[in-house]
Amino acid sequence: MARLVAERSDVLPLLGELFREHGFEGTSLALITQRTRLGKGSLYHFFPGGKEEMAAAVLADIDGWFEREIYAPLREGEPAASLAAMFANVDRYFRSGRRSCLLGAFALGVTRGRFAVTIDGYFRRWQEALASALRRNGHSGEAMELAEEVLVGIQGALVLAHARQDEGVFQRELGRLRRRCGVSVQSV
Amino acid sequence: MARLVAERSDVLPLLGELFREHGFEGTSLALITQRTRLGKGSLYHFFPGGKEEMAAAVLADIDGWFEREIYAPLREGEPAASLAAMFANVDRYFRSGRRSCLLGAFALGVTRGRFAVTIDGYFRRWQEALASALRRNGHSGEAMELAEEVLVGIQGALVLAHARQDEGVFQRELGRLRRRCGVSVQSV
DNA sequence: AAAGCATTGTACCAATCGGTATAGATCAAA
DNA sequence: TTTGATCTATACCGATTGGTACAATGCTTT
Repeated sequence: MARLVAERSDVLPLLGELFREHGFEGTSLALITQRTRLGKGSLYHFFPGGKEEMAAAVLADIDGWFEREIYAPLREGEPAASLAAMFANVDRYFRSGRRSCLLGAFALGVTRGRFAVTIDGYFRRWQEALASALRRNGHSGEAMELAEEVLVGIQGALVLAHARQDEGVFQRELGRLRRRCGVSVQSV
Repeated sequence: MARLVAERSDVLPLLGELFREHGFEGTSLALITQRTRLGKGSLYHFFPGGKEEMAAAVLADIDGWFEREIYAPLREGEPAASLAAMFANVDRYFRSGRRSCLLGAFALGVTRGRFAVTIDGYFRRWQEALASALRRNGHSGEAMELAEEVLVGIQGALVLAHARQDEGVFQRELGRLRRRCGVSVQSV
């Protein structure tokens, strides 16, 4: 039979969008086979654990991307530059608020229980890495609190941007957060 | 047959919690009959439109509560007092972040489409009412922007509080928002 | 070219899905 | 006490659910 796409990593982004749009329980295998153009055979070949393994793989993929592109630079790179890069990457990743945060969406309902460790770690490591950069960028005392404020702002902006169907919400909030962190827009 | 609870309004809070926990697609009729102790007969008697009507009724109920307890006072009441009352009511309603915002959760996925008008109106009217109170409380120029910031902060705090399973996130964010709005904690 | 693993489509499964139909039970008003 | 509306429980419907089984095909290695 035809061997077409067939890289496990190729389908992860498609699965991610599905889970974002329909949630874990709402994403049916029928939906998945349609979108990925993969039969159940292929699907269960790549993900023997079924839907749960698919979602876990997607979350790990996302977590890995953030770790590589955002957290590590914040921890180890030049603070001002990595802070600016974070905001730019966040804006790009969430497509100015048109895309939602899968981990945030899962966190709100019972789905959180299945992936609690991943979800908690994603936000905890983000906050710690961000606080580390802020501390080295002139916010010694309130770094953890300011970092929390930034994560809250991003997640809230995603919710509100979707609710109002307005990218401006996300852009404005990113602007405010940048200012609060002392990140000039030019240095992006 | 036994006529037990049988007030349409009695089951709305139960339905609300179910939709919060499982999302619209994830909330099955089996789940609903268990939690409400109502058979399908009763359910379809109260809500001939099925699941969709149940969710719509829940959303309208929530929207009505916010309109009555929060938006109207913000628009028509004494600004400082109604602002303080808003934060207190929000804290109580969302149980310090342990409860999630159904409208925010629906907004993130495809479910938004079904209830777009309600979801958009809920946040729009909240922002406008809040801006009205802020304007009369010494934030004439940036009232709409500050109001947006408050809604973003609340929604984001709900997401993060669930993700980290930490009520402190919600409490701290409410504190920050109160300060930004010039609401003293004592005046609650 | 033969073998053997990797990949794929399809048929199938029991369970559950949202929804309908309907008969039995309860109650207020006449 | 009868009547009619309201409420409730249950059986049932076709469709879909997540998942399994397996045979057919591709590709790589020998």
